[in-house]
Amino acid sequence: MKDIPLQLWVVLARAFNAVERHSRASIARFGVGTTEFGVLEVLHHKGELPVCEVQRRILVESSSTTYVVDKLCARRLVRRRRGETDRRVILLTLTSAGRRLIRRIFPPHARAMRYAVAALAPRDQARAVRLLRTLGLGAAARLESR
Amino acid sequence: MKDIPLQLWVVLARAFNAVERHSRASIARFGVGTTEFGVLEVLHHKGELPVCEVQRRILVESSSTTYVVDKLCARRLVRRRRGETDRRVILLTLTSAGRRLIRRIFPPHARAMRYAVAALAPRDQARAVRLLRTLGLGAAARLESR
DNA sequence: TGAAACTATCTCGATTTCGAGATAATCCGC
DNA sequence: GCGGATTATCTCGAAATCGAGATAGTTTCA
Repeated sequence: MKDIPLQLWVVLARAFNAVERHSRASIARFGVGTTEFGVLEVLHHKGELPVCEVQRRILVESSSTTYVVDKLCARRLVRRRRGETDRRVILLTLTSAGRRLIRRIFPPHARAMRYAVAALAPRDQARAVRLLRTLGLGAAARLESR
Repeated sequence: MKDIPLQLWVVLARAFNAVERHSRASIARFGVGTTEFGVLEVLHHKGELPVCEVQRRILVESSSTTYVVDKLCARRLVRRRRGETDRRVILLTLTSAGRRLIRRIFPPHARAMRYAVAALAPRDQARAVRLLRTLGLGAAARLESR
């Protein structure tokens, strides 16, 4: 096998899959799925955000975002609010229950991630971050121009 | 942001997502999804294989594997055959139509992957392969031991 | 040998995600 | 300030994936 791009795609998929399982396992016992966690996390770190902004960050389609936000609202973890300056947007915020939950989930999740990637020494983790950032941004840019 | 493991997880997910879109786009016009393509590809490269062996390589659960193989069999791209030495296993092979199809899909797919990862110079692609292989194997190993 | 543990595959129902398209609000160029 | 393009969100039905568990065959070893 000499085709590096194909090899890169394979190991990228495998690494993503394995690390994602660690992530899922660390949050599943709180009754929260990967995508729901993504919403809680971004709202926790950025504060109130429009749905579209959240969507961009959690890597699912808009219809799936609606679905996930519906569930979080039903569980009273997130609240919807109509935007005032731009009345197309719906702004999302954590409720206090949502804030409590994410604060409880986050520390073990960060530990799980540290453990998941510990096969790489810190220096190599930093290298991987740089390479993957370039790769991801480049691939994303090339998507649009096609 | 100083937490490298979390950063690594984010850029890994983003890179995977962006590259996967390239992959999907390159095979979707043949009416084949990512998982179906995985089955065709592995059978193309390895020849006849048991379902469980295919499953290990395409990163989905066994029930999903059954579902995907069902569809490929319905389209007469793959054939099931009962194993002889071990009668639990079902062996999968490409039909000649399946072989024809994968041979038609593969070259543009390889090109798409080359293009998708072209933001990294060949030398950095090779570095990324090494790092991701270590990361993936390490994370997978750490899954079991938990 | 025979029972218990393990492995391979499949079934079934539920969950998650997608894609196309509807609706409403905003932006832009003239 | 009008009309067409764009953007934000949501609805709906279909497709993909999962998880638990059923079934059948195999391995292990007391």
